[in-house]
Amino acid sequence: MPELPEVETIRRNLAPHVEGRRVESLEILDARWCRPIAPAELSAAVEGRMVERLSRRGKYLIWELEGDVFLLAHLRMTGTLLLDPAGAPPHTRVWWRLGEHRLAFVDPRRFGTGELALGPEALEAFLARRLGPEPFSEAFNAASLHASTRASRAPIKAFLLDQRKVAGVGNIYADEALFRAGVHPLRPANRLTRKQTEELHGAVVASLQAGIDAKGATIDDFRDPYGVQGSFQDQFLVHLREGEPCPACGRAVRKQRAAGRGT
DNA sequence: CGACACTCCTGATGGC
DNA sequence: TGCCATCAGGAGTGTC
Repeated sequence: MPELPEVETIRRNLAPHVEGRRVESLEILDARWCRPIAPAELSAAVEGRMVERLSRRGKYLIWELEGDVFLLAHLRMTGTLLLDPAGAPPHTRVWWRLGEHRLAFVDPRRFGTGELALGPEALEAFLARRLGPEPFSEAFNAASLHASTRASRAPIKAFLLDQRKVAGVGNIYADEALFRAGVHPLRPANRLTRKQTEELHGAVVASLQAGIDAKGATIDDFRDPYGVQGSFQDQFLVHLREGEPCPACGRAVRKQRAAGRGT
């Protein structure tokens, strides 16, 4: 499941190939991808525009196009972006054509989305409505995390998965960060001590950075734009390690549910 | 505010 | 071997 490190891995690989190029065509094969906007309408808004920058916010990949048009792609559960794949991969939902490159949005479960923001204000409104602070920005720090946890009695795992509390953390990195910080996933957010929120802040940042350094985690679907798997799954401390010895105490890792997710 | 159910979707898995 | 039910989950919405 692509989370911040996986989307960042895609962005880094893709940016040099798409920035400065023109989106000659955007062929949307699955109307669900951009619903409720009609595929023709979205394509028309994008086609012919230069890609000024490929950026990321949380788990959104943002195509910053000339004329202040922004295309926000979200991979959700099973989305991948493949650059110049051989032939047409199964479950291709969208094709970009940029110069000599073709790019496929492949998504077996069809949860992935493409949305449009016209103008910087619309982009800002779109993001502000959905996302909290970016984990690597100054806006996310020990003090701000501590302050925002005060307002929530939800289990800290649910808190971390809430994109409005901190952007980009999903199930993998929530598990890894909580373990690193030594905080129980079901502990109410407002009952973490200052020391614990400080630990957790560091653990969230460190886990995400380790994920980026490992070029993402591949559980089953994730590939970078060249089709290469990430390696962070080899460094999981607890995620998907049910029954294996705990790296800290040696007892078997137990799996339970928190916030409706395997934990 | 939060818990929970439901929706979207389909490949993988497990039971028989 | 084959069939079927169940599960997985990111995000949005709605109910209580």
